[in-house]
Amino acid sequence: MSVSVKDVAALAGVSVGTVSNVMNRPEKVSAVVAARVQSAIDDLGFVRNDAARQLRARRSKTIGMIVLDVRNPFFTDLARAAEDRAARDGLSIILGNSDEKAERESTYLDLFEEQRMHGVLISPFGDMTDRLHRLRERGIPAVLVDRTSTDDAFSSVSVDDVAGGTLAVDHLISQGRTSIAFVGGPLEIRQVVDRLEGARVAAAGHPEVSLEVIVTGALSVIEGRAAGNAILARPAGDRPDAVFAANDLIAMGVLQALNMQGQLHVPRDIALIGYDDIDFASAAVVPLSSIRQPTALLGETAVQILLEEAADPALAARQVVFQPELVVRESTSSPDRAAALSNLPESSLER
Amino acid sequence: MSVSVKDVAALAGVSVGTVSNVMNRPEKVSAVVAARVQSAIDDLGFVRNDAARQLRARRSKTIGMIVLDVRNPFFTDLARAAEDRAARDGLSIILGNSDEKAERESTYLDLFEEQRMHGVLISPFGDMTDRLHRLRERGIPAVLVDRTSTDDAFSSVSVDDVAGGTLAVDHLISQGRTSIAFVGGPLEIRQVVDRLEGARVAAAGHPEVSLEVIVTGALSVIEGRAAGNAILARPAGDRPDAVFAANDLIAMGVLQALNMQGQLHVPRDIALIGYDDIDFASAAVVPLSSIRQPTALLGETAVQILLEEAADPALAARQVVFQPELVVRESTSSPDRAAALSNLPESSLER
DNA sequence: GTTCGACGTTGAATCGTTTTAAGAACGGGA
DNA sequence: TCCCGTTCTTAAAACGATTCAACGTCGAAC
Repeated sequence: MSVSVKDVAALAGVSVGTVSNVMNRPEKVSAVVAARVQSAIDDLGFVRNDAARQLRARRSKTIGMIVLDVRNPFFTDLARAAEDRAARDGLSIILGNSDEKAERESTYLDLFEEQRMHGVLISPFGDMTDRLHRLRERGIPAVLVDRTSTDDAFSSVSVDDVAGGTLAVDHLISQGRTSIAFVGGPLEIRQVVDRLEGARVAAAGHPEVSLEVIVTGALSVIEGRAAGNAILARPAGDRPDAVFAANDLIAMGVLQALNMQGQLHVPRDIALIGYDDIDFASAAVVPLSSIRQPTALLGETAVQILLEEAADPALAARQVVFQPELVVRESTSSPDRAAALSNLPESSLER
Repeated sequence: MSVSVKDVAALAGVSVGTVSNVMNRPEKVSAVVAARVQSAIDDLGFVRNDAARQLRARRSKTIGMIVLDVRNPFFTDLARAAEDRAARDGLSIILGNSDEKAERESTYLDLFEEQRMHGVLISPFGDMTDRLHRLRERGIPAVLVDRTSTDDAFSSVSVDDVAGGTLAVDHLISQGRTSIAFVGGPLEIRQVVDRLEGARVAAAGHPEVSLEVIVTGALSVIEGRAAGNAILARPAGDRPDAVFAANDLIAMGVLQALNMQGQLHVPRDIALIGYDDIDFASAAVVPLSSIRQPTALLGETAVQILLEEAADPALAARQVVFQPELVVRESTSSPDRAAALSNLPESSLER
């Protein structure tokens, strides 16, 4: 039923060791033998049994990756970049979705441990430090992605979210906005806290600027809409004139809520800036200003470091921090320009 | 470094066979011995080596799943449902993203074959029939998801896309629309072709109704926007009064394009209906009418069938087809109601 | 003509778990 | 006391690829 190296060896008239050499160290095998073995492999349709290979190698050729939310394009982009980088070294990536649930996160780590993964990339939600230490003792390195490590024991690759928050709010202030709402949550997510912190830093420099915080239950469009509706429900004088959303999904939700009723206009009445600069952001009804992260670079670097640590477990942990970048689009035009823009749809609707 | 059953057995003072029994057939072990073994496992922090287990079992405990696009919430929902069902039988799912590329699809199948997966769930893009036959010979069953099988050799779980297309266009016609554009592509994707076919069936019954086809390069928001802009660029008299998008991502792109310029209004000037009923659909600026598929049921059923076939390879292939359902929202209001709706934002913008 | 190294190839040992046939321990019945 | 049937437990044989020390074989060098 199943064909093994033994069968290949028999057909090619060589030993199993040679078959293995053909596949793994071709330079040790003479050309004529290699050709004979290769054609035996093809004839029999031999496919290596990865379990046996792993068992012998004592570690898998697969990297486990856990992200907070597969539905968030930021993470799929990240995963895709990681996958491409890993493929260059003949490794593959399997993607687990923690859905911002510590229990799911833990289940995936169990799985990865049973599978003796080559390494683990994790965008942690709960505190997994103990688990990760244990994995490392077992020879499975871990790199934190999109988050700086709480203890310095693990390498991490992240973007300076505090700087990103500052960038966003500085921009809002420079557009003349003074009453700013931060929308995002839950506050267990480090990225959210950092972005908020950055916002506070920016606001602190301007006494005329107020910063309020609207906490959401998750970083999703739905939660963003709920927050947007809450803002809408407030009396006109009590509304912020700018919203800094903890990520683009939240921002899109807020945008939909504000726009839907048609009472408020983005950016005329409320400026809006998101975070992550996902593809959807530029494609929104009102193109969304956002904070861009070097996503691909993040993913590649994470894998790079992971591979180095897998090769040499004694390597010291590194913290790599990239800088985010402000992307200005229509959703944060200054009030006067925004007013002009907002007239456009109205008049053209007349036809 | 690594602790094995042998270590556990030594500490517990039993043989390795007993340790294995404790984990896999607890009923064969006396309570007192089981307890002793269990505490040895805990003390040593023993974690089973899955590679060794698989090697012996000759098949993995993991199901490989290949979808067309992880960024499409329809597929992540599908995967999630499959994952939950698989977990009930102690199996896990690894998700591969073919990105509508036959080459990526093929690479994943290679990987799954090397890993001797328990089974494969695939939403095929290219023609993978030969590959799947080969997998089956190797004892790895495959179930097609969201697509009926081209040959009847493989089981499939799908939704009647022809019926869905008919449902959508019938609805548009019933709302008084007569000039309908189908937007979607590429036409290699069976779902797209079927939905189009369904649209044709519906239109055929109404001589006054015209149906044009706008082919896109992929089922994404970006491609949808491009199509929307193309429609916008046409002279006013030459535009359709309704768009049936091959999926919700396309629909959202079309919606953004039409709305952005503010010249046209959905649904007043153009009615719009999508397909899949993803969460984003109801959350769009203009809540999107759509064709809902029983996504969770689809995923669960696929796994169910896969497991049955894995248990008994002789089982005959089954084709399960679910019926889609029309979900009416604002984007397909009839022109008169739509006109009323479209006034709302205008007047309220005056404030 | 012997010695030496280089080059290919071999075969056995190994990875860690599961499984199965066989064995041990125990108690009850004759 | 002996035998037999349970009930647990054991030891050894898989699973299939990789690796490494050992073993030719051949040509070159002395």
